[in-house]
Amino acid sequence: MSYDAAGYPPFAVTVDLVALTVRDEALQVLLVTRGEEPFAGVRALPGGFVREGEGLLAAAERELAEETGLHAGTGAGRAHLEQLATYGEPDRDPRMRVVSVAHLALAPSLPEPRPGGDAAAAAWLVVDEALAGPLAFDHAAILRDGVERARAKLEYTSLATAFCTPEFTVSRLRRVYEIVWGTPLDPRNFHRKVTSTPGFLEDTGRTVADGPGRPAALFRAGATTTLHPPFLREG
Amino acid sequence: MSYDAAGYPPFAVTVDLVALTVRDEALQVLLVTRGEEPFAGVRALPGGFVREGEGLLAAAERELAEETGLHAGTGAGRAHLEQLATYGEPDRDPRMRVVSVAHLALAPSLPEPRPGGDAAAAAWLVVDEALAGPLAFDHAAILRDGVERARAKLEYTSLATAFCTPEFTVSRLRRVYEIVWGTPLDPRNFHRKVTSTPGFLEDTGRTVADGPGRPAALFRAGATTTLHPPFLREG
DNA sequence: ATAATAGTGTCTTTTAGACAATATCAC
DNA sequence: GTGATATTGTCTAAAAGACACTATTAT
Repeated sequence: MSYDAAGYPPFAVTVDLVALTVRDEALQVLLVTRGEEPFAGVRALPGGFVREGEGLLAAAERELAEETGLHAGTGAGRAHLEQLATYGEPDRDPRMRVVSVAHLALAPSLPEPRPGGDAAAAAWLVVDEALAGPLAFDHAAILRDGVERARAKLEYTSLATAFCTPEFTVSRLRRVYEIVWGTPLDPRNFHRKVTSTPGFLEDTGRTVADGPGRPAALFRAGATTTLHPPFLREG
Repeated sequence: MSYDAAGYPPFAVTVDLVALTVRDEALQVLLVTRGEEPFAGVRALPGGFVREGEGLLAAAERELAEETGLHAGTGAGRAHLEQLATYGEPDRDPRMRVVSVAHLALAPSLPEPRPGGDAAAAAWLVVDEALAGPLAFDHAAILRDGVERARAKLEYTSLATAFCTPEFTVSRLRRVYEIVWGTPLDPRNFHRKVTSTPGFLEDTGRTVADGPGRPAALFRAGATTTLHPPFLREG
């Protein structure tokens, strides 16, 4: 980095959030409806300016909490949060030069955001429908990148558990994979695979019955974060 | 994105480059020696301000060309270039608020940068030695992230060919894997694996002799970019 | 009993890894 | 020839995928 002493062009820096969840048997994303121009009335990813003295991840964490009440981390009431990518084409915002550091948040199914205050226009949308309609700025590309990142990371990490409540069944975890990937998986092979990967799942010793059928064992996410060997989507 | 009309804090935005190559049987990184404070005389990743009206990838491409003469893309005289991650802790630069969008560049072995002009202080360093000595700002963390990204991507993409000249032998490709991963690989199993992955390698029909031993077949990179199934570093 | 879901076992095909054997060069 | 590297082939162990079968619940 060699600085030109004084003269450097000023930028606005924002964080945008691709917040994904599995709700109602579908992959959904949190979107707000813009109240101002440009793109007034059009859906957009939630986001906002990074403040002075605030780090990028901290800004994303603040936005996440403001929109969903969730905090970063693992466990109850927490979401997985990671940096996704940065978008800075010169014309992406017609008003000024804005660089947006997009973050990816994955959370278990959440209730509809409370209608009131800042989050008035926030809602969960099925991802495919969100991508079919118009999105403000370059948010369609950002959303696509976020979904693709999530799909890819299910293959080689234990990230799918971020879409589950702290305790969950193997079926629930399988549904997450099936919904995010859009592919059916063999329940028996899936069960053998996840339970035989050391450190992936931790047995609570308890079971839950949900409708007819044998009650399922309850698991917690284990310590392992990377899967060796990975799960694969295609042969 | 909801803008606060006028008041947003101004940032400087830079691109930093983690330019990696395989030279002299080692993974090497391009570093410059800083001429000014802070960190005068300390090594740093090459980089600079993003200009007005210039995209992030374009800025990285410009920096890459300035420092190495390489352009982005595939083929002769070209390097693979992708965005790595963005670093924006408030105190990462003592002078002002700087957000750096780091990029990863992978190139075949290159000659020493010409000593003269801006690149006066640029040189290829073995990565392990670079990480052992001090690096300016948070560049040690950026370099570590870049190396880890490169190592990971060799597993599930054909990116290793970016470290090779346009035409190369299977041995050369294997040496790339061995050097980047730091693990020896069985030449026979490696050969079978890469030649049997459809679209990975394209046979030129020609061979080259290098020292004693049977001449090796010359290949080009094929059209496939993602490897299914991936190569794995560990069992 | 019947239907539904959970979980185990078994078999086949594919792939990874170890390593023998052959091919083609420099010397 | 000898030594070096390239390439093919063979064998074994591990993993993936298909699917029969048992277990435990609601109705």
